Amino acid sequence: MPHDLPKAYDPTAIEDQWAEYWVRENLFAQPTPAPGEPEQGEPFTILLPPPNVTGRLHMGHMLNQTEMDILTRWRRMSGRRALWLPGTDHAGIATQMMVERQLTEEGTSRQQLGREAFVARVWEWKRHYGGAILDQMKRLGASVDWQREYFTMDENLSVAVREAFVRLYEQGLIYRGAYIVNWCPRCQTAISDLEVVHEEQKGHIWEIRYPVVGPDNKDTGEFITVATTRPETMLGDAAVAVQPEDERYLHFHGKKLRLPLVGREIPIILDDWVSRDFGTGAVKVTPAHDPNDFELGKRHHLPSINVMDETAHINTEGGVYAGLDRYVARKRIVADLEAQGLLVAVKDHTSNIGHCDRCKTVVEPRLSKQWFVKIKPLADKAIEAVKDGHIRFTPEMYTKTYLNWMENIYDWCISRQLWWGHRIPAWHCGTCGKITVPAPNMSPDPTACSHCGSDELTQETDVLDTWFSSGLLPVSVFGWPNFTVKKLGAPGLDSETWDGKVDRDDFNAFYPTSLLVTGFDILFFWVARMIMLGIWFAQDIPEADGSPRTLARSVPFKEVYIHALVRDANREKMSKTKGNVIDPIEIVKQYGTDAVRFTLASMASPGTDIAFNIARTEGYRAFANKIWNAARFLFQNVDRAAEIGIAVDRAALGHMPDANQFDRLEDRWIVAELHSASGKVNAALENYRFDDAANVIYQFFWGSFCDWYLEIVKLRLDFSETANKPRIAAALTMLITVFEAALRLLSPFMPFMTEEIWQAVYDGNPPAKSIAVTTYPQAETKPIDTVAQIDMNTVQTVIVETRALRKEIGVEEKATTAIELRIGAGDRGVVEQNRGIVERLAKISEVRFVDQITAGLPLRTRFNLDVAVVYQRTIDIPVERDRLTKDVAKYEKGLAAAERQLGNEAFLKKAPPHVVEGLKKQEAETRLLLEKARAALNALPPEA
RNA sequence: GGGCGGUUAGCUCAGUUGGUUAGAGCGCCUGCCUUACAAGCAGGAAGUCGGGGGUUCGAGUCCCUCACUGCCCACCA
Repeated sequence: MPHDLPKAYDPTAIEDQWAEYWVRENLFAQPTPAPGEPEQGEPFTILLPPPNVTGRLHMGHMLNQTEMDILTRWRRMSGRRALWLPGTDHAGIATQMMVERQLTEEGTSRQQLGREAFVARVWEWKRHYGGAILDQMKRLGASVDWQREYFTMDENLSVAVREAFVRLYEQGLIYRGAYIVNWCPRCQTAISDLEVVHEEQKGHIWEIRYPVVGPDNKDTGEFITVATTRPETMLGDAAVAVQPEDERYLHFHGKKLRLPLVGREIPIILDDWVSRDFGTGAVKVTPAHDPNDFELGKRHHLPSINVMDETAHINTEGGVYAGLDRYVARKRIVADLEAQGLLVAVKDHTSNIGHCDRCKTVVEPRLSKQWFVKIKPLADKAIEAVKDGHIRFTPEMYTKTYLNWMENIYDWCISRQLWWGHRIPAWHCGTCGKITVPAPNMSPDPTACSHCGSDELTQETDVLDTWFSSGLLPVSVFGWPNFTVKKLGAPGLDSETWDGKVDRDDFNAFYPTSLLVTGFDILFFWVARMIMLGIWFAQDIPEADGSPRTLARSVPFKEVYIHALVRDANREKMSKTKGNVIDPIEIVKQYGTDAVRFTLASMASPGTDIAFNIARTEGYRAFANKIWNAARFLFQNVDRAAEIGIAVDRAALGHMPDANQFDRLEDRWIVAELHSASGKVNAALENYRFDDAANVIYQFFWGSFCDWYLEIVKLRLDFSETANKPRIAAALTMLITVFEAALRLLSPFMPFMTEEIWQAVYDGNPPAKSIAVTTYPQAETKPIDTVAQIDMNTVQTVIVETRALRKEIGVEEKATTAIELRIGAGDRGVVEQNRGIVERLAKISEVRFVDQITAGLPLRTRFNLDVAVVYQRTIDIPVERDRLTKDVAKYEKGLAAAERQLGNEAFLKKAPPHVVEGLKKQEAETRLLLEKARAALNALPPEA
């Protein structure tokens, strides 16, 4: 059967079909192991960081997925029970915004629809468009278990969210109260500290006079000048604070001020928090609109006067300013103050302004009732787990970042005033006003107030922060808390199929997960929350044998690999506004998934940002093409052999070839190279060195296999009349064996092309459904055949030096030439045995072994050999003189350095013996090379 | 205001616990359609490792310092 591979590698012709095949065949499904089932290897579990349902695939995703896919494919092929679990996040704000925008276009709004209809509408949106990013993932060949795909609002995951909430509530770790929170006036919801991005902005600081009121309620004519960056909040001022010892204000202690524009009388309070050096040393206190002022207000029992509504417009508390947007109000207030002569100064001032991470609106600190997690107890466990080494970060420096954040953590505001999300499972009593939360262990909704027994209960309208549910994923995807439900393949609860037994098989098999691969941008949002919540809830789940779970076994993952940012070729952050976003799908269409994956892998050095350079991708497409053509070469020869009745033995395929089976130098050598490469690749992947692994494979395939081995094998592929059939058969068998193993080595990096070629290698009868489920070439435990490597190196040296020499002296490309070779007795035997290789690859007609190179012949010199081309040279003497002069200088410098070192007593005494020995050897070599180079320089004919 | 990175060839980046003459890809120069591949083959040029100081027998690698640059965290009005 002919193997008809097109001449040029065309990724588009093969990739779709394999991507689809892998999904259709459920190739990467990892079923729940039944209890008692013999172990199929140690599990390797990895969770996909769930993209937002609204998401579109960007380069960051592709890097993340490529890394996870390489590791998962590698582990799977290495015998691990690999499970890569995909899903999407409901992404509260992002998704709600998306649908709201649609409604606006339709001339309606979520308010007009009402909550229920709106949520239904979002579900509908999700059903239509929600899977886009996972479809893109499928196309990229991610080897995930699609049967386990989840959505964070699936019923079983919602049960987990509710259970987590009620348990934390019962443990006293969730509370509700009125606090200053970050409020986004556009999204009209509270957001957490993490969702606020600070940005330095130029603004002003206004100095305003507040009149002092005398005992008769009349102005005394004195003033205190306060400084503020936000004059509009003065409408809600409850006091002015000064430092108690500040002599400037001593005589005002105990007096009152009249709040300008409002007329309210407010006290002067004393507090050490006030800094005398900043502004005027007098601070206006607005408890409802500033976190510091809020604390101050609590200490001094001041009223909190909220002057803004949820859209940051002034409310009725603001009197004549009511209804104005906060910035309009600011202008108006400043103007009015000026008119009344109360504005002392306007100074330039730069400050950090908080913006909503999602919509970039300036955040308004706002007093409102919210739900919080008392996070310290969870954080303590999370700190301990990392300090004790149960979770390891790569790169290591993130350990510090993580601990620093954890140790300074603030309570987590988990309530959001949205409609799309997990509604908080708490009920307010219409009679006594208290809160009722269901009991743990999946109790039903309460029907009566737990405090007064009233049945006037209404559920809290707030929903939970998206990260609350994604933070639970490591436990919830494996069935927690409702282990009685088999959920595999069924997106909702299905209690009818429950046999009544606790079923924790998934959890037992796959928790803790092995690894998390993600970007640093969600280190706190997600990674830290998973660690806290994962430990907190997993620690109560006994081990399969009933023994209690240790902290080491409670963590949600044992390793965290943090990858860098993908930037554009100029190291600029990709952003829509800059217009430098590279769409991975576009690049994939152009160069193929394999080439893009390989590019990302080869640049993914831990801790370094990736400047995505299309030139690299072009290079790796060329690499793919190279392998493609090596396959074509192989198949063409297999077919030619078949025509004259030579069958290639495929029996040995699927294993690493054993070097001892071969006696030809090139065979022993390529096997040694393959073993060496596979050892390096395995070691590199073990340490997340995707770049090293990719480079080793590239070098092996191109530098060793194609450049040398294929060229040498051609010697034996002689299909002329005198064809030596057994020799051809042996050569092809060897070739195909090495090639097949190398394909497996490459497979995790370039899954598509290797699949296509691997299937072809087996001529329609592959031993497995896919190369992805074959065995990965493992590091050889036997020592690598270094003798073959050294001998081959000698042969290569002769060839390379001859080629260089021929080029230098201007031998025409096609001409063959004789060489003279001066070489030691041992190496001479190697060259003699492989004379055919040398002759063919260096276009040599005859190798003359000599003791002394004939004077006048152009020669090249190495430590262990001299080679000269027998040819009437047309040498460019100045160029040659230049080259040799440079050589002499280089050797002189090297020799001097070596001699200096070796003459140093301290060096000889202190340096390890192998270093001293190495240097001595180098000194001897350099000395010889220097002598030879000098001689050659002297032998050069004088310039014409 | 704290903290963490980066600076190596024209470009993009590697360089393990200090150890022999610092590497790769792309680009560049020269010559080649050689029984797979011009997305190829062969040969070649190119770096005072950001500056300065120190430790050491020995520094791209460790320490100090300066410069430039990027990022994270932080409630001073």
